[in-house]
Amino acid sequence: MDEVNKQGQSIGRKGAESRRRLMDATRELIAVEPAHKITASAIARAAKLASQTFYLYFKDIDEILLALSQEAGADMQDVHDALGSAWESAPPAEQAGRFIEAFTAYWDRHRAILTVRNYLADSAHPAFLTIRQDTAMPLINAIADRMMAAHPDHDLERKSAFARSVIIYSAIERMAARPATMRHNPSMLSLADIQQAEADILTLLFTPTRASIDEQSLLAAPRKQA
DNA sequence: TCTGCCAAGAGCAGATAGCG
DNA sequence: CGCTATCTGCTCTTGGCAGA
Repeated sequence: MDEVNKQGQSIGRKGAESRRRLMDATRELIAVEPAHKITASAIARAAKLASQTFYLYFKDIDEILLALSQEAGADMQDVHDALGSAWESAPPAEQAGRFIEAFTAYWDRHRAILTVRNYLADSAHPAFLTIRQDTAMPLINAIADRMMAAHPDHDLERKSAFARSVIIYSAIERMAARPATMRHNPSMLSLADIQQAEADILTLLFTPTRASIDEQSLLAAPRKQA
């Protein structure tokens, strides 16, 4: 194995196991406690290791959170697949629904670390900003590509498609980040309602020419008072 | 011999108590 | 209320031991 620990020792089976235990313990801790309250000692304790062992594999808390963020970022194949399948293989509504489903499932799998990642990115932590951008950009571009492909015969500029994609992606991610909060208030929209709305909006953006013309006229129409 | 871990301990920061 | 002393817990380094 090429990887080495902080003492320069190459990491063998047991070392990899300890590193894994530390990461798993961190994931469990951030699911139940605010990230800023978590200490290296607490992580090591939870992993049933001495606190010094933590520093054998990670420089500090940020480094282990970053490792978990990277790991989560690498688990997006389903989401990419949902957007990457052939256009003709299914109607836009089905493709949009598949993407929303995959994206929500991805957040369900990694909610704790993704929430921490976004919090640190919003706090202008460069490494977390980079990793959030690296995972979001391919999806934002893929959504923009689909919009462009659906509007071949009128002038949706790449820049506009990209901007719309940024907005819809941000909204979808924000909603995916807070299903627990929504569950606390039964009078609010259900998770299914939100997901359906997301899929509907994406469908509108992904639907080719005729509907897109309707969309343009809809967007151009004067707004009625609520 | 190498890997992996931990005990010991220094240094530091935040919390708390005591005092004027 | 503000200052100081003390306590407590955390970070991090060094050195050494056990096991494969």
